[in-house]
Amino acid sequence: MNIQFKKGVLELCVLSILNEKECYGYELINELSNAISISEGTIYPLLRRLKKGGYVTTYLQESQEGPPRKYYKLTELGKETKKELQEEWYTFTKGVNELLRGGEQNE
Amino acid sequence: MNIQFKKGVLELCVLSILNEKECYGYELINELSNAISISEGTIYPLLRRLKKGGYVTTYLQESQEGPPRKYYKLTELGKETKKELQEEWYTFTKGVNELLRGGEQNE
DNA sequence: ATACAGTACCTTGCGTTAAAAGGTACTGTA
DNA sequence: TACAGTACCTTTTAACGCAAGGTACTGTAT
Repeated sequence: MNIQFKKGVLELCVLSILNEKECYGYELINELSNAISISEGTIYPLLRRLKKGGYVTTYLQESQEGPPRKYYKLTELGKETKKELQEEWYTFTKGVNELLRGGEQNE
Repeated sequence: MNIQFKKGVLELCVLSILNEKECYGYELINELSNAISISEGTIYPLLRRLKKGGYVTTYLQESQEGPPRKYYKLTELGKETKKELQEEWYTFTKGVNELLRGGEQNE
């Protein structure tokens, strides 16, 4: 898959998943890799960025299956940003699709 | 506009425009900036990359309105790549859109 | 003559971001 | 005791878009 397509969209995808349910990092990676090929080395820095920016808060929870899990939860800012990014995404893809199809019918 | 969304897609947009007609750089910038905000410092390096990669060929043509124009023309490789990228783009956006809408209806 | 706006090209340096590679530490099974 | 799985994290590399800057020609206004 074209790496460059993912840039910036991943953040929106993560925000969108977290908007549905609170997840821990490892879980997010599994969720995402169903739709988009993704690696750990991408998600953890991304989650750090989101936390640093105040888009998510975190809390630890013990697990029987390994080390404690760090759950991520959207803040209000995170929810607003998700909406905005989603709108931008739709607008952007619409623009691109029009451009791509532009030459197919009319000149 | 979110810069990150553009990454990689710009290349597809340029290939798509060139697939319709041969353009010079300055003309491309004007074409693109109708659909996507774009700057000169982005297009010229991109065009260099495309030429270096064998996706386009160039030829100079004099102009009465200023310096000679460098026209860009897709090669066969460029045309094939355009098709492939376009397919990838549709597949990718479909995946993302499903993910984005995933939580809205079913769990 | 001189200054400026427009056309048209180009480069350098910066910041962001995805990925590969590597590391830590716990649990359970062979 | 060794390994697979879970779960976290960091460092380094590469790619890309952009702002800022530079060159050079044409035409128009001062």
